[in-house]
Amino acid sequence: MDDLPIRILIADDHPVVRAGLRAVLETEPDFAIVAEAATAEEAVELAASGGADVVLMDLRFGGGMNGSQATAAITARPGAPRVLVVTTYDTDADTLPAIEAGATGYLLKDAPPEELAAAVRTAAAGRTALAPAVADRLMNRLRAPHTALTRRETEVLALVAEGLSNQGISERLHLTRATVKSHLAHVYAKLGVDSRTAAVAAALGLGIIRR
Amino acid sequence: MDDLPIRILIADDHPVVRAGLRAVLETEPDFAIVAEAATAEEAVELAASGGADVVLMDLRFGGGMNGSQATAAITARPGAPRVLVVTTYDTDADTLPAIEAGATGYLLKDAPPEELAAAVRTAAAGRTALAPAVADRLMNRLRAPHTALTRRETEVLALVAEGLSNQGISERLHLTRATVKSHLAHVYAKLGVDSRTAAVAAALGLGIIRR
DNA sequence: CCGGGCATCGATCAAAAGGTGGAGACCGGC
DNA sequence: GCCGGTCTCCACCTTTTGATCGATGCCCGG
Repeated sequence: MDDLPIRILIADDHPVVRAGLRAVLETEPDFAIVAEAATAEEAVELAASGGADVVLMDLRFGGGMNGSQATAAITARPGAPRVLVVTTYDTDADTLPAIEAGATGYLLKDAPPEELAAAVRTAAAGRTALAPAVADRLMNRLRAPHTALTRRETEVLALVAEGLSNQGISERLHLTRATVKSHLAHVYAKLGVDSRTAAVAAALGLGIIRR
Repeated sequence: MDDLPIRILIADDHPVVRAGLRAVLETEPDFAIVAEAATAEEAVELAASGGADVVLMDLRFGGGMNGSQATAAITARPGAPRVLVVTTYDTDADTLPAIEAGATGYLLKDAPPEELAAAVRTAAAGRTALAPAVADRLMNRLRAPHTALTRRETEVLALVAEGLSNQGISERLHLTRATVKSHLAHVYAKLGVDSRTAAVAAALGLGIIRR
Protein backbone atom coordinates (compact mmCIF):
# COMPACT_ATOMS: atom_id res chain seq x y z
CA MET A 1 0.00 0.00 0.00
CA ASP A 2 2.46 2.54 1.16
CA ASP A 3 6.17 2.85 0.67
CA LEU A 4 6.66 4.69 3.96
CA PRO A 5 6.67 2.67 7.17
CA ILE A 6 4.05 3.27 9.84
CA ARG A 7 5.78 5.26 12.60
CA ILE A 8 4.78 4.09 16.07
CA LEU A 9 5.06 5.64 19.51
CA ILE A 10 4.74 3.29 22.49
CA ALA A 11 3.41 4.77 25.75
CA ASP A 12 3.32 2.46 28.77
CA ASP A 13 4.75 2.71 32.25
CA HIS A 14 5.75 -0.97 32.34
CA PRO A 15 9.20 -1.56 30.84
CA VAL A 16 8.30 -5.17 30.20
CA VAL A 17 5.21 -4.23 28.21
CA ARG A 18 7.14 -1.66 26.19
CA ALA A 19 9.75 -4.27 25.36
CA GLY A 20 7.03 -6.76 24.48
CA LEU A 21 5.17 -4.43 22.14
CA ARG A 22 8.42 -3.44 20.54
CA ALA A 23 9.47 -7.06 20.08
CA VAL A 24 6.13 -8.03 18.60
CA LEU A 25 5.83 -5.04 16.26
CA GLU A 26 9.42 -4.93 15.10
CA THR A 27 8.93 -8.19 13.24
CA GLU A 28 6.63 -6.31 10.85
CA PRO A 29 8.71 -4.85 8.02
CA ASP A 30 6.41 -1.88 7.48
CA PHE A 31 6.45 -0.76 11.11
CA ALA A 32 8.97 1.59 12.69
CA ILE A 33 8.97 2.19 16.43
CA VAL A 34 10.18 5.76 16.64
CA ALA A 35 9.82 6.45 20.38
CA GLU A 36 8.80 5.17 23.79
CA ALA A 37 7.17 7.04 26.65
CA ALA A 38 7.02 5.87 30.27
CA THR A 39 4.52 8.53 31.38
CA ALA A 40 1.38 10.01 29.89
CA GLU A 41 2.88 13.50 29.94
CA GLU A 42 5.88 12.26 27.99
CA ALA A 43 3.57 10.62 25.47
CA VAL A 44 1.69 13.88 24.87
CA GLU A 45 4.94 15.73 24.38
CA LEU A 46 6.39 13.19 21.96
CA ALA A 47 3.13 12.95 20.03
CA ALA A 48 3.04 16.73 19.66
CA SER A 49 6.49 16.76 18.13
CA GLY A 50 4.95 15.02 15.17
CA GLY A 51 7.17 12.03 14.51
CA ALA A 52 4.54 9.32 14.85
CA ASP A 53 1.55 8.04 12.88
CA VAL A 54 0.11 5.81 15.59
CA VAL A 55 0.41 6.01 19.38
CA LEU A 56 -0.01 2.80 21.35
CA MET A 57 -1.40 4.11 24.61
CA ASP A 58 -1.75 2.39 27.97
CA LEU A 59 -4.59 3.69 30.15
CA ARG A 60 -3.10 3.48 33.61
CA PHE A 61 0.18 5.05 34.50
CA GLY A 62 1.83 5.02 37.87
CA GLY A 63 0.84 8.57 38.70
CA GLY A 64 -0.16 11.87 37.17
CA MET A 65 -2.10 12.00 33.92
CA ASN A 66 -3.89 8.85 32.82
CA GLY A 67 -4.13 7.44 29.33
CA SER A 68 -7.54 8.88 28.52
CA GLN A 69 -6.44 12.38 29.41
CA ALA A 70 -3.31 11.93 27.34
CA THR A 71 -5.42 10.67 24.45
CA ALA A 72 -7.62 13.74 24.65
CA ALA A 73 -4.59 16.01 24.73
CA ILE A 74 -3.03 14.29 21.73
CA THR A 75 -6.10 14.13 19.52
CA ALA A 76 -7.02 17.74 20.24
CA ARG A 77 -4.27 19.03 17.96
CA PRO A 78 -4.70 19.23 14.19
CA GLY A 79 -2.75 16.61 12.30
CA ALA A 80 -2.47 14.50 15.42
CA PRO A 81 -1.46 10.85 15.23
CA ARG A 82 -4.05 8.13 15.73
CA VAL A 83 -4.26 6.77 19.26
CA LEU A 84 -4.68 3.03 19.71
CA VAL A 85 -5.41 2.13 23.32
CA VAL A 86 -3.73 -1.11 24.40
CA THR A 87 -4.61 -2.08 27.94
CA THR A 88 -5.36 -4.96 30.28
CA TYR A 89 -8.67 -3.59 31.46
CA ASP A 90 -11.91 -3.77 29.55
CA THR A 91 -14.51 -2.23 31.84
CA ASP A 92 -16.80 0.56 30.73
CA ALA A 93 -15.05 2.90 33.13
CA ASP A 94 -11.91 2.46 31.04
CA THR A 95 -13.23 2.16 27.53
CA LEU A 96 -15.84 4.91 27.49
CA PRO A 97 -13.58 7.79 28.53
CA ALA A 98 -10.89 6.60 26.15
CA ILE A 99 -13.28 6.48 23.23
CA GLU A 100 -14.77 9.84 24.15
CA ALA A 101 -11.25 11.19 24.27
CA GLY A 102 -10.82 10.30 20.63
CA ALA A 103 -9.07 6.94 20.62
CA THR A 104 -9.12 5.33 17.19
CA GLY A 105 -9.08 1.82 18.62
CA TYR A 106 -9.11 -0.20 21.79
CA LEU A 107 -7.21 -3.46 22.16
CA LEU A 108 -6.57 -5.76 25.09
CA LYS A 109 -3.05 -6.80 25.95
CA ASP A 110 -3.86 -10.46 25.59
CA ALA A 111 -4.42 -9.94 21.88
CA PRO A 112 -2.30 -12.19 19.65
CA PRO A 113 0.50 -10.43 17.75
CA GLU A 114 -1.25 -10.69 14.38
CA GLU A 115 -4.33 -8.96 15.76
CA LEU A 116 -2.14 -6.24 17.20
CA ALA A 117 -0.35 -5.64 13.91
CA ALA A 118 -3.64 -5.63 12.03
CA ALA A 119 -5.08 -3.10 14.47
CA VAL A 120 -2.08 -0.81 14.03
CA ARG A 121 -2.58 -0.83 10.25
CA THR A 122 -6.31 -0.23 10.67
CA ALA A 123 -5.66 2.67 13.01
CA ALA A 124 -2.99 4.15 10.74
CA ALA A 125 -5.58 4.18 7.96
CA GLY A 126 -7.91 6.10 10.26
CA ARG A 127 -10.40 3.33 10.72
CA THR A 128 -11.62 2.06 14.08
CA ALA A 129 -10.06 -1.08 15.52
CA LEU A 130 -11.92 -2.61 18.45
CA ALA A 131 -11.22 -5.83 20.30
CA PRO A 132 -14.20 -8.21 20.01
CA ALA A 133 -14.82 -8.13 23.77
CA VAL A 134 -14.89 -4.34 23.73
CA ALA A 135 -17.14 -4.21 20.72
CA ASP A 136 -19.57 -6.57 22.43
CA ARG A 137 -19.87 -4.44 25.50
CA LEU A 138 -20.30 -1.26 23.52
CA MET A 139 -23.21 -2.83 21.70
CA ASN A 140 -24.80 -3.88 24.98
CA ARG A 141 -24.26 -0.40 26.29
CA LEU A 142 -26.13 1.10 23.36
CA ARG A 143 -28.93 -1.41 23.76
CA ALA A 144 -29.36 -0.59 27.47
CA PRO A 145 -29.02 3.14 27.92
CA HIS A 146 -30.73 2.99 31.32
CA THR A 147 -27.40 2.75 33.07
CA ALA A 148 -26.58 6.37 32.37
CA LEU A 149 -26.22 7.79 35.87
CA THR A 150 -26.04 11.52 36.42
CA ARG A 151 -22.98 13.10 37.94
CA ARG A 152 -24.60 13.46 41.33
CA GLU A 153 -25.92 9.92 41.31
CA THR A 154 -22.50 8.55 40.52
CA GLU A 155 -21.01 10.69 43.24
CA VAL A 156 -23.44 9.38 45.83
CA LEU A 157 -22.97 5.82 44.63
CA ALA A 158 -19.22 6.12 44.96
CA LEU A 159 -19.61 7.11 48.60
CA VAL A 160 -21.98 4.21 49.15
CA ALA A 161 -19.26 1.97 47.77
CA GLU A 162 -16.91 3.35 50.39
CA GLY A 163 -19.26 2.07 53.04
CA LEU A 164 -20.82 5.36 54.14
CA SER A 165 -24.40 5.49 55.46
CA ASN A 166 -26.95 7.87 53.98
CA GLN A 167 -26.34 10.10 56.97
CA GLY A 168 -22.59 10.06 56.33
CA ILE A 169 -23.08 10.80 52.64
CA SER A 170 -25.45 13.68 53.38
CA GLU A 171 -22.84 15.25 55.65
CA ARG A 172 -20.02 14.70 53.19
CA LEU A 173 -21.96 16.30 50.34
CA HIS A 174 -23.79 18.89 52.46
CA LEU A 175 -27.21 17.48 51.62
CA THR A 176 -30.16 16.17 53.61
CA ARG A 177 -30.80 12.47 54.01
CA ALA A 178 -33.89 12.89 51.87
CA THR A 179 -31.82 14.02 48.92
CA VAL A 180 -29.38 11.18 49.28
CA LYS A 181 -32.22 8.68 49.40
CA SER A 182 -33.77 10.30 46.38
CA HIS A 183 -30.56 9.98 44.38
CA LEU A 184 -30.14 6.39 45.49
CA ALA A 185 -33.70 5.53 44.56
CA HIS A 186 -32.94 6.73 41.02
CA VAL A 187 -29.71 4.76 40.99
CA TYR A 188 -31.51 1.58 42.05
CA ALA A 189 -34.11 2.05 39.33
CA LYS A 190 -31.48 2.61 36.65
CA LEU A 191 -29.37 -0.33 37.72
CA GLY A 192 -32.34 -2.61 38.30
CA VAL A 193 -31.46 -3.41 41.89
CA ASP A 194 -33.10 -2.79 45.24
CA SER A 195 -30.35 -2.35 47.79
CA ARG A 196 -27.22 -0.27 48.24
CA THR A 197 -24.95 -3.28 48.32
CA ALA A 198 -26.48 -4.72 45.16
CA ALA A 199 -26.04 -1.33 43.52
CA VAL A 200 -22.36 -1.31 44.42
CA ALA A 201 -21.97 -4.82 43.05
CA ALA A 202 -23.73 -3.92 39.81
CA ALA A 203 -21.80 -0.68 39.41
CA LEU A 204 -18.50 -2.45 39.95
CA GLY A 205 -19.47 -5.03 37.37
CA LEU A 206 -20.41 -2.33 34.87
CA GLY A 207 -17.29 -0.34 35.65
CA ILE A 208 -19.33 2.70 36.67
CA ILE A 209 -17.30 2.94 39.85
CA ARG A 210 -13.91 1.52 40.63
CA ARG A 211 -12.27 -0.61 43.31
CA MET B 1 29.36 -17.60 40.22
CA ASP B 2 28.21 -20.31 37.92
CA ASP B 3 29.36 -21.28 34.48
CA LEU B 4 25.96 -22.62 33.50
CA PRO B 5 23.27 -20.15 32.49
CA ILE B 6 20.06 -19.81 34.50
CA ARG B 7 17.39 -21.60 32.49
CA ILE B 8 14.10 -19.75 32.48
CA LEU B 9 10.52 -20.78 31.67
CA ILE B 10 8.07 -17.96 30.94
CA ALA B 11 4.40 -18.63 31.71
CA ASP B 12 1.92 -15.89 30.76
CA ASP B 13 -1.20 -15.86 28.63
CA HIS B 14 -0.34 -12.47 27.09
CA PRO B 15 1.88 -12.81 24.02
CA VAL B 16 3.03 -9.23 24.49
CA VAL B 17 4.15 -9.86 28.05
CA ARG B 18 5.96 -13.04 27.05
CA ALA B 19 7.79 -11.16 24.35
CA GLY B 20 8.57 -8.35 26.77
CA LEU B 21 9.99 -10.61 29.45
CA ARG B 22 12.00 -12.45 26.83
CA ALA B 23 13.35 -9.21 25.39
CA VAL B 24 14.30 -7.86 28.80
CA LEU B 25 15.89 -11.06 30.07
CA GLU B 26 17.70 -12.05 26.90
CA THR B 27 20.02 -9.09 27.31
CA GLU B 28 21.51 -10.84 30.35
CA PRO B 29 24.34 -13.13 29.21
CA ASP B 30 23.83 -15.65 31.99
CA PHE B 31 20.12 -16.14 31.29
CA ALA B 32 18.65 -18.65 28.85
CA ILE B 33 14.95 -18.65 28.08
CA VAL B 34 14.28 -22.31 27.41
CA ALA B 35 10.50 -22.33 27.00
CA GLU B 36 7.26 -20.34 27.01
CA ALA B 37 3.82 -21.40 28.20
CA ALA B 38 0.55 -19.66 27.36
CA THR B 39 -1.54 -21.59 29.90
CA ALA B 40 -1.01 -22.68 33.49
CA GLU B 41 -1.43 -26.33 32.55
CA GLU B 42 1.26 -26.00 29.93
CA ALA B 43 3.55 -24.39 32.47
CA VAL B 44 3.12 -27.27 34.91
CA GLU B 45 3.87 -29.75 32.17
CA LEU B 46 6.97 -27.95 30.94
CA ALA B 47 8.23 -27.40 34.47
CA ALA B 48 7.83 -31.11 35.22
CA SER B 49 9.96 -32.04 32.25
CA GLY B 50 12.85 -30.53 34.14
CA GLY B 51 14.50 -28.15 31.72
CA ALA B 52 14.19 -24.98 33.77
CA ASP B 53 15.73 -23.49 36.91
CA VAL B 54 13.29 -20.63 37.34
CA VAL B 55 9.67 -20.28 36.22
CA LEU B 56 8.32 -16.76 35.70
CA MET B 57 4.66 -17.26 36.49
CA ASP B 58 1.69 -15.01 35.81
CA LEU B 59 -1.22 -15.39 38.23
CA ARG B 60 -4.21 -14.92 35.99
CA PHE B 61 -4.73 -16.92 32.86
CA GLY B 62 -7.63 -16.67 30.51
CA GLY B 63 -9.31 -19.80 31.80
CA GLY B 64 -8.69 -23.06 33.61
CA MET B 65 -5.97 -23.33 36.21
CA ASN B 66 -4.64 -20.12 37.71
CA GLY B 67 -1.06 -19.23 38.52
CA SER B 68 -1.23 -20.13 42.21
CA GLN B 69 -2.56 -23.58 41.47
CA ALA B 70 0.14 -24.07 38.86
CA THR B 71 2.75 -22.90 41.36
CA ALA B 72 1.52 -25.44 43.90
CA ALA B 73 1.61 -28.20 41.29
CA ILE B 74 5.12 -27.29 40.22
CA THR B 75 6.68 -26.91 43.65
CA ALA B 76 5.08 -30.13 44.91
CA ARG B 77 7.58 -32.26 42.97
CA PRO B 78 11.06 -32.96 44.29
CA GLY B 79 13.79 -31.09 42.44
CA ALA B 80 11.22 -28.60 41.14
CA PRO B 81 12.35 -25.28 39.66
CA ARG B 82 11.88 -22.08 41.63
CA VAL B 83 8.72 -20.16 40.84
CA LEU B 84 8.93 -16.39 40.59
CA VAL B 85 5.50 -14.80 40.35
CA VAL B 86 5.41 -11.80 38.01
CA THR B 87 2.03 -10.13 37.90
CA THR B 88 0.19 -6.84 37.67
CA TYR B 89 -1.86 -7.37 40.80
CA ASP B 90 -0.64 -6.92 44.35
CA THR B 91 -3.67 -7.56 46.55
CA ASP B 92 -3.62 -10.02 49.41
CA ALA B 93 -6.02 -12.22 47.52
CA ASP B 94 -3.30 -12.70 44.91
CA THR B 95 -0.11 -12.73 46.94
CA LEU B 96 -1.14 -14.92 49.86
CA PRO B 97 -2.25 -17.97 47.87
CA ALA B 98 0.81 -17.68 45.65
CA ILE B 99 3.18 -17.59 48.59
CA GLU B 100 1.35 -20.43 50.30
CA ALA B 101 1.66 -22.37 47.07
CA GLY B 102 5.41 -22.16 47.37
CA ALA B 103 6.43 -19.22 45.19
CA THR B 104 10.03 -18.19 45.78
CA GLY B 105 9.35 -14.57 44.89
CA TYR B 106 6.68 -12.09 43.92
CA LEU B 107 7.32 -9.22 41.53
CA LEU B 108 5.09 -6.64 39.90
CA LYS B 109 5.17 -6.17 36.16
CA ASP B 110 6.06 -2.54 36.46
CA ALA B 111 9.43 -3.49 37.93
CA PRO B 112 12.41 -2.08 36.05
CA PRO B 113 14.46 -4.59 34.05
CA GLU B 114 17.40 -4.55 36.48
CA GLU B 115 15.13 -5.44 39.38
CA LEU B 116 13.64 -8.25 37.35
CA ALA B 117 17.05 -9.69 36.47
CA ALA B 118 18.19 -9.40 40.07
CA ALA B 119 15.07 -11.19 41.27
CA VAL B 120 15.64 -14.03 38.82
CA ARG B 121 19.17 -14.53 40.15
CA THR B 122 17.92 -14.35 43.75
CA ALA B 123 15.23 -16.91 43.00
CA ALA B 124 17.65 -19.19 41.17
CA ALA B 125 19.80 -19.18 44.30
CA GLY B 126 16.76 -20.26 46.29
CA ARG B 127 16.37 -17.01 48.18
CA THR B 128 13.15 -15.03 48.42
CA ALA B 129 12.67 -12.05 46.12
CA LEU B 130 9.79 -9.77 47.05
CA ALA B 131 8.77 -6.48 45.47
CA PRO B 132 8.89 -3.68 48.06
CA ALA B 133 5.16 -3.04 47.84
CA VAL B 134 4.42 -6.71 48.44
CA ALA B 135 6.86 -6.91 51.35
CA ASP B 136 5.18 -3.90 52.93
CA ARG B 137 1.75 -5.43 52.83
CA LEU B 138 2.93 -8.75 54.17
CA MET B 139 4.42 -6.99 57.18
CA ASN B 140 1.15 -5.16 57.80
CA ARG B 141 -0.68 -8.42 57.50
CA LEU B 142 1.46 -10.01 60.19
CA ARG B 143 0.97 -7.02 62.44
CA ALA B 144 -2.84 -7.12 62.11
CA PRO B 145 -4.01 -10.73 62.22
CA HIS B 146 -7.54 -9.71 63.10
CA THR B 147 -8.56 -9.87 59.49
CA ALA B 148 -8.46 -13.67 59.44
CA LEU B 149 -12.01 -14.56 58.44
CA THR B 150 -13.23 -18.12 58.66
CA ARG B 151 -14.31 -20.00 55.57
CA ARG B 152 -17.98 -19.53 56.33
CA GLU B 153 -17.57 -15.84 57.09
CA THR B 154 -15.78 -15.25 53.81
CA GLU B 155 -18.47 -17.21 52.00
CA VAL B 156 -21.24 -15.08 53.49
CA LEU B 157 -19.31 -11.89 52.83
CA ALA B 158 -18.83 -12.83 49.20
CA LEU B 159 -22.59 -13.16 48.78
CA VAL B 160 -23.09 -9.81 50.50
CA ALA B 161 -20.73 -8.35 47.92
CA GLU B 162 -22.97 -9.76 45.20
CA GLY B 163 -25.79 -7.68 46.61
CA LEU B 164 -27.82 -10.39 48.31
CA SER B 165 -29.89 -9.63 51.41
CA ASN B 166 -29.53 -11.71 54.57
CA GLN B 167 -32.67 -13.51 53.51
CA GLY B 168 -31.20 -14.29 50.11
CA ILE B 169 -27.94 -15.48 51.61
CA SER B 170 -29.73 -17.74 54.08
CA GLU B 171 -31.61 -19.38 51.22
CA ARG B 172 -28.51 -19.74 49.07
CA LEU B 173 -26.55 -21.40 51.88
CA HIS B 174 -29.49 -23.24 53.46
CA LEU B 175 -29.19 -21.38 56.74
CA THR B 176 -31.50 -19.28 58.89
CA ARG B 177 -31.30 -15.51 58.87
CA ALA B 178 -30.05 -15.68 62.43
CA THR B 179 -26.96 -17.60 61.36
CA VAL B 180 -26.22 -15.23 58.54
CA LYS B 181 -26.51 -12.26 60.88
CA SER B 182 -24.26 -14.01 63.35
CA HIS B 183 -21.57 -14.58 60.74
CA LEU B 184 -21.84 -11.01 59.55
CA ALA B 185 -21.57 -9.64 63.08
CA HIS B 186 -18.26 -11.48 63.41
CA VAL B 187 -17.11 -10.17 60.05
CA TYR B 188 -17.91 -6.59 61.04
CA ALA B 189 -16.00 -6.98 64.28
CA LYS B 190 -12.95 -8.41 62.52
CA LEU B 191 -12.94 -5.78 59.81
CA GLY B 192 -13.72 -2.94 62.18
CA VAL B 193 -16.81 -1.76 60.30
CA ASP B 194 -20.49 -1.54 61.12
CA SER B 195 -22.40 -2.11 57.92
CA ARG B 196 -22.51 -4.64 55.12
CA THR B 197 -21.53 -2.14 52.49
CA ALA B 198 -18.56 -0.92 54.53
CA ALA B 199 -17.55 -4.54 54.99
CA VAL B 200 -17.59 -5.10 51.25
CA ALA B 201 -15.52 -1.98 50.73
CA ALA B 202 -12.99 -3.02 53.35
CA ALA B 203 -12.80 -6.58 52.07
CA LEU B 204 -12.25 -5.39 48.51
CA GLY B 205 -9.51 -3.10 49.74
CA LEU B 206 -7.83 -5.92 51.63
CA GLY B 207 -8.26 -8.31 48.74
CA ILE B 208 -10.26 -10.73 50.88
CA ILE B 209 -12.89 -10.88 48.19
CA ARG B 210 -12.64 -10.03 44.53
CA ARG B 211 -14.49 -7.92 41.96
C1' DC C 1 -11.18 -34.73 78.89
C1' DC C 2 -11.77 -30.24 78.72
C1' DG C 3 -11.35 -25.59 76.66
C1' DG C 4 -11.95 -22.94 72.67
C1' DG C 5 -12.92 -21.89 68.13
C1' DC C 6 -16.41 -22.74 64.73
C1' DA C 7 -20.98 -23.16 62.95
C1' DT C 8 -25.60 -23.27 63.83
C1' DC C 9 -29.94 -21.24 65.75
C1' DG C 10 -33.45 -17.83 68.83
C1' DA C 11 -35.43 -13.42 70.51
C1' DT C 12 -35.76 -8.65 71.16
C1' DC C 13 -35.12 -3.87 70.07
C1' DA C 14 -33.50 0.48 67.93
C1' DA C 15 -31.61 2.31 63.89
C1' DA C 16 -31.08 2.47 59.17
C1' DA C 17 -32.62 1.81 54.65
C1' DG C 18 -36.07 1.44 51.05
C1' DG C 19 -40.85 2.55 48.75
C1' DT C 20 -44.29 5.93 47.65
C1' DG C 21 -45.89 10.14 46.35
C1' DG C 22 -45.14 14.24 46.18
C1' DA C 23 -42.91 19.63 45.36
C1' DG C 24 -40.01 23.66 44.07
C1' DA C 25 -35.95 25.63 41.59
C1' DC C 26 -32.69 25.85 37.98
C1' DC C 27 -31.16 25.39 33.28
C1' DG C 28 -30.69 24.29 28.51
C1' DG C 29 -32.92 23.24 24.11
C1' DC C 30 -36.76 23.11 20.84
C1' DG D 1 -41.87 30.39 26.56
C1' DC D 2 -42.64 25.84 27.73
C1' DC D 3 -40.81 21.02 28.42
C1' DG D 4 -37.71 17.80 30.42
C1' DG D 5 -33.96 16.58 33.10
C1' DT D 6 -31.41 17.42 37.19
C1' DC D 7 -30.93 18.51 41.91
C1' DT D 8 -32.86 19.59 45.98
C1' DC D 9 -36.09 18.55 49.85
C1' DC D 10 -40.47 16.73 52.79
C1' DA D 11 -43.55 13.10 55.12
C1' DC D 12 -45.21 8.53 56.03
C1' DC D 13 -44.80 3.80 56.23
C1' DT D 14 -42.68 -1.02 55.74
C1' DT D 15 -38.80 -3.85 55.58
C1' DT D 16 -34.15 -4.80 56.60
C1' DT D 17 -30.26 -4.55 59.21
C1' DG D 18 -27.32 -4.37 63.26
C1' DA D 19 -26.65 -4.82 68.33
C1' DT D 20 -27.16 -7.63 72.24
C1' DC D 21 -28.31 -10.90 74.86
C1' DG D 22 -28.25 -15.62 74.69
C1' DA D 23 -27.97 -21.32 73.44
C1' DT D 24 -26.40 -25.96 71.32
C1' DG D 25 -23.44 -29.33 68.94
C1' DC D 26 -18.95 -30.40 66.79
C1' DC D 27 -14.20 -31.11 66.40
C1' DC D 28 -9.41 -30.42 67.37
C1' DG D 29 -5.42 -30.08 70.24
C1' DG D 30 -3.08 -29.63 74.66
